[in-house]
Amino acid sequence: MIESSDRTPLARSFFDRPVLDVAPELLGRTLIRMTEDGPIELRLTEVEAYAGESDPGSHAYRGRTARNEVMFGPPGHAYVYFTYGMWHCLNVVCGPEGKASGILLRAGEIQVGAELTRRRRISARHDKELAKGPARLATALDVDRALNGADLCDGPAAPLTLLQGRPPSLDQVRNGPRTGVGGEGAYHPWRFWIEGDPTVSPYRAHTPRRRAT
DNA sequence: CCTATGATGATCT
DNA sequence: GATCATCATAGGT
Repeated sequence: MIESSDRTPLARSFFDRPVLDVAPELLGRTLIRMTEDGPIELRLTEVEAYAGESDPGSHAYRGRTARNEVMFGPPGHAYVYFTYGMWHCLNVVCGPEGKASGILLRAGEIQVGAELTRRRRISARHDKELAKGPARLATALDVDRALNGADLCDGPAAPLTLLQGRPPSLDQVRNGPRTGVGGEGAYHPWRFWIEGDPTVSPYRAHTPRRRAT
Protein backbone atom coordinates (compact mmCIF):
# COMPACT_ATOMS: atom_id res chain seq x y z
CA MET A 1 0.00 0.00 0.00
CA ILE A 2 2.64 2.47 1.02
CA GLU A 3 4.96 0.90 -1.57
CA SER A 4 2.54 1.43 -4.46
CA SER A 5 1.78 4.96 -3.30
CA ASP A 6 5.51 5.70 -3.44
CA ARG A 7 5.56 4.93 -7.18
CA THR A 8 2.50 7.03 -7.98
CA PRO A 9 3.20 10.10 -10.13
CA LEU A 10 2.04 13.36 -8.65
CA ALA A 11 -1.42 14.22 -9.98
CA ARG A 12 -1.60 17.14 -12.35
CA SER A 13 -3.89 18.88 -9.85
CA PHE A 14 -0.93 18.96 -7.44
CA PHE A 15 0.80 21.40 -9.78
CA ASP A 16 -2.34 23.37 -10.64
CA ARG A 17 -1.91 25.80 -7.72
CA PRO A 18 0.17 28.96 -7.09
CA VAL A 19 3.95 28.35 -7.26
CA LEU A 20 4.50 29.48 -3.69
CA ASP A 21 2.17 26.75 -2.46
CA VAL A 22 3.68 24.05 -4.64
CA ALA A 23 7.39 24.87 -4.22
CA PRO A 24 7.90 23.86 -0.55
CA GLU A 25 5.83 20.74 -1.13
CA LEU A 26 8.21 19.57 -3.87
CA LEU A 27 10.91 19.00 -1.26
CA GLY A 28 11.47 15.31 -0.64
CA ARG A 29 9.68 14.29 -3.83
CA THR A 30 11.33 11.80 -6.17
CA LEU A 31 12.32 12.78 -9.71
CA ILE A 32 12.81 9.83 -12.07
CA ARG A 33 14.82 10.20 -15.24
CA MET A 34 14.51 7.23 -17.60
CA THR A 35 17.64 7.01 -19.73
CA GLU A 36 18.73 4.45 -22.31
CA ASP A 37 21.13 3.03 -19.72
CA GLY A 38 18.52 2.79 -16.97
CA PRO A 39 16.62 4.87 -14.43
CA ILE A 40 18.09 7.62 -12.29
CA GLU A 41 16.18 8.67 -9.18
CA LEU A 42 16.78 11.83 -7.21
CA ARG A 43 15.21 13.13 -3.99
CA LEU A 44 14.66 16.90 -4.23
CA THR A 45 16.28 18.91 -1.44
CA GLU A 46 16.26 22.47 -2.81
CA VAL A 47 13.95 24.43 -5.15
CA GLU A 48 13.31 28.04 -6.10
CA ALA A 49 10.00 29.66 -7.19
CA TYR A 50 9.53 32.08 -10.08
CA ALA A 51 6.15 33.75 -10.26
CA GLY A 52 5.91 34.79 -13.87
CA GLU A 53 4.95 38.13 -15.31
CA SER A 54 4.80 39.94 -11.96
CA ASP A 55 8.27 38.73 -10.89
CA PRO A 56 11.35 40.66 -12.13
CA GLY A 57 13.48 37.57 -11.55
CA SER A 58 11.38 35.44 -13.86
CA HIS A 59 12.08 34.65 -17.49
CA ALA A 60 8.41 35.49 -18.13
CA TYR A 61 8.67 39.01 -16.65
CA ARG A 62 8.69 40.69 -20.05
CA GLY A 63 5.92 38.57 -21.47
CA ARG A 64 5.62 35.56 -23.68
CA THR A 65 8.50 34.67 -26.02
CA ALA A 66 9.60 31.60 -27.95
CA ARG A 67 11.91 30.60 -25.10
CA ASN A 68 9.49 30.91 -22.20
CA GLU A 69 6.23 29.77 -23.80
CA VAL A 70 6.20 26.52 -21.82
CA MET A 71 5.93 28.62 -18.64
CA PHE A 72 2.53 29.82 -19.85
CA GLY A 73 1.29 26.33 -20.69
CA PRO A 74 -0.41 23.61 -18.64
CA PRO A 75 0.97 22.73 -15.18
CA GLY A 76 3.00 19.61 -14.54
CA HIS A 77 5.38 20.06 -17.46
CA ALA A 78 9.14 20.70 -17.63
CA TYR A 79 10.60 24.06 -18.63
CA VAL A 80 14.25 23.58 -19.64
CA TYR A 81 16.50 26.46 -20.65
CA PHE A 82 20.14 26.86 -21.64
CA THR A 83 22.26 29.48 -19.91
CA TYR A 84 25.80 30.85 -19.52
CA GLY A 85 26.72 29.22 -22.81
CA MET A 86 27.16 25.83 -21.16
CA TRP A 87 24.44 24.76 -18.79
CA HIS A 88 20.87 23.59 -18.71
CA CYS A 89 18.42 24.15 -15.89
CA LEU A 90 15.18 22.26 -15.19
CA ASN A 91 11.98 23.88 -13.94
CA VAL A 92 8.48 22.64 -13.20
CA VAL A 93 5.52 24.65 -14.50
CA CYS A 94 2.61 25.05 -12.10
CA GLY A 95 -0.21 27.47 -11.31
CA PRO A 96 -3.29 27.81 -13.48
CA GLU A 97 -2.66 27.45 -17.21
CA GLY A 98 -2.07 30.81 -18.84
CA LYS A 99 -0.43 32.29 -15.72
CA ALA A 100 3.31 31.88 -16.26
CA SER A 101 5.32 30.20 -13.51
CA GLY A 102 8.26 27.97 -12.86
CA ILE A 103 9.99 26.19 -10.01
CA LEU A 104 13.73 25.72 -10.53
CA LEU A 105 14.93 22.33 -9.31
CA ARG A 106 18.18 23.39 -7.61
CA ALA A 107 19.53 20.29 -5.87
CA GLY A 108 18.87 16.75 -4.80
CA GLU A 109 20.24 13.46 -3.56
CA ILE A 110 20.81 10.71 -6.13
CA GLN A 111 19.14 7.59 -4.76
CA VAL A 112 19.25 5.26 -7.75
CA GLY A 113 21.68 5.18 -10.68
CA ALA A 114 24.56 7.14 -9.15
CA GLU A 115 26.99 5.25 -11.40
CA LEU A 116 25.14 6.63 -14.45
CA THR A 117 25.45 10.20 -13.21
CA ARG A 118 29.15 9.98 -12.33
CA ARG A 119 29.99 9.63 -16.02
CA ARG A 120 28.62 13.07 -16.67
CA ARG A 121 29.78 14.58 -13.39
CA ILE A 122 33.50 13.73 -13.54
CA SER A 123 34.49 16.67 -11.37
CA ALA A 124 32.25 15.66 -8.45
CA ARG A 125 34.52 14.58 -5.60
CA HIS A 126 31.68 13.20 -3.47
CA ASP A 127 28.33 11.74 -4.40
CA LYS A 128 26.64 14.48 -2.40
CA GLU A 129 27.90 16.92 -5.07
CA LEU A 130 26.42 15.03 -8.03
CA ALA A 131 23.31 17.23 -8.13
CA LYS A 132 24.28 20.10 -5.78
CA GLY A 133 23.23 23.07 -7.91
CA PRO A 134 20.71 23.47 -10.73
CA ALA A 135 23.09 22.96 -13.67
CA ARG A 136 24.74 20.05 -11.89
CA LEU A 137 21.31 18.49 -11.35
CA ALA A 138 20.44 18.84 -15.04
CA THR A 139 23.84 17.48 -16.08
CA ALA A 140 23.60 14.51 -13.73
CA LEU A 141 20.17 13.60 -15.12
CA ASP A 142 21.16 14.21 -18.74
CA VAL A 143 18.49 16.88 -19.14
CA ASP A 144 18.66 19.26 -22.08
CA ARG A 145 16.20 21.18 -24.21
CA ALA A 146 14.99 17.99 -25.84
CA LEU A 147 12.95 17.64 -22.63
CA ASN A 148 11.49 21.15 -22.75
CA GLY A 149 7.73 20.72 -22.35
CA ALA A 150 7.94 17.09 -21.17
CA ASP A 151 4.97 15.89 -19.12
CA LEU A 152 5.96 15.00 -15.54
CA CYS A 153 2.65 13.28 -14.73
CA ASP A 154 2.68 10.59 -17.39
CA GLY A 155 3.95 7.67 -15.29
CA PRO A 156 7.36 6.23 -14.33
CA ALA A 157 8.15 4.98 -17.85
CA ALA A 158 8.16 8.53 -19.26
CA PRO A 159 11.53 10.30 -19.72
CA LEU A 160 10.86 12.50 -16.70
CA THR A 161 8.43 11.86 -13.84
CA LEU A 162 7.76 13.32 -10.40
CA LEU A 163 6.69 10.81 -7.75
CA GLN A 164 5.20 11.38 -4.33
CA GLY A 165 8.47 10.48 -2.65
CA ARG A 166 9.19 11.10 1.01
CA PRO A 167 8.46 14.68 2.08
CA PRO A 168 10.41 16.02 5.07
CA SER A 169 8.72 17.05 8.29
CA LEU A 170 7.57 20.66 8.09
CA ASP A 171 10.05 21.80 10.74
CA GLN A 172 12.92 20.81 8.43
CA VAL A 173 11.76 23.11 5.63
CA ARG A 174 13.51 26.48 5.41
CA ASN A 175 13.17 29.40 3.01
CA GLY A 176 15.31 32.39 2.13
CA PRO A 177 16.39 34.70 -0.70
CA ARG A 178 16.83 33.27 -4.16
CA THR A 179 20.37 32.48 -5.26
CA GLY A 180 22.04 34.70 -7.84
CA VAL A 181 18.92 36.68 -8.63
CA GLY A 182 19.46 40.41 -8.98
CA GLY A 183 17.46 43.38 -10.19
CA GLU A 184 15.00 45.77 -8.62
CA GLY A 185 12.18 43.99 -6.80
CA ALA A 186 13.66 40.55 -7.39
CA TYR A 187 14.55 39.81 -3.76
CA HIS A 188 11.90 37.43 -2.52
CA PRO A 189 12.49 34.63 0.01
CA TRP A 190 11.35 32.05 -2.53
CA ARG A 191 14.17 29.53 -2.23
CA PHE A 192 13.15 26.45 -0.24
CA TRP A 193 15.40 23.71 1.11
CA ILE A 194 15.64 20.86 3.60
CA GLU A 195 17.63 22.13 6.54
CA GLY A 196 20.84 20.24 7.23
CA ASP A 197 20.76 18.16 4.06
CA PRO A 198 24.32 17.82 2.68
CA THR A 199 23.18 18.02 -0.95
CA VAL A 200 21.77 21.57 -0.64
CA SER A 201 23.84 24.09 -2.62
CA PRO A 202 25.64 27.00 -0.90
CA TYR A 203 23.92 30.39 -1.03
CA ARG A 204 25.45 32.87 -3.44
CA ALA A 205 24.32 36.47 -3.53
CA HIS A 206 23.85 38.08 -6.92
CA THR A 207 27.02 39.75 -8.21
CA PRO A 208 26.87 42.05 -11.24
CA ARG A 209 29.13 41.08 -14.14
CA ARG A 210 32.18 43.13 -14.77
CA ARG A 211 31.84 44.93 -18.06
CA ALA A 212 33.91 43.58 -20.92
CA THR A 213 37.09 45.49 -21.58
C1' DC B 1 38.12 26.82 3.95
C1' DC B 2 37.58 31.10 0.80
C1' DT B 3 37.19 34.54 -3.27
C1' DA B 4 38.09 35.78 -8.06
C1' DT B 5 37.70 34.83 -12.84
C1' DG B 6 37.21 32.65 -17.46
C1' DA B 7 34.39 29.72 -20.34
C1' DT B 8 30.66 29.86 -23.75
C1' DG B 9 26.15 30.95 -26.57
C1' DA B 10 21.11 31.97 -26.70
C1' DT B 11 18.14 35.62 -25.96
C1' DC B 12 16.45 40.13 -25.91
C1' DT B 13 17.07 45.27 -26.51
C1' DG C 1 26.07 44.66 -27.12
C1' DA C 2 24.61 43.40 -22.47
C1' DT C 3 22.76 40.14 -19.77
C1' DC C 4 22.22 35.61 -17.89
C1' DA C 5 17.86 31.35 -12.27
C1' DT C 6 26.17 28.70 -13.41
C1' DC C 7 30.28 25.88 -12.74
C1' DA C 8 35.22 24.48 -12.41
C1' DT C 9 39.56 25.89 -11.48
C1' DA C 10 43.40 28.44 -9.54
C1' DG C 11 45.52 30.28 -5.92
C1' DG C 12 45.32 32.57 -1.25
C1' DT C 13 44.45 31.77 3.92
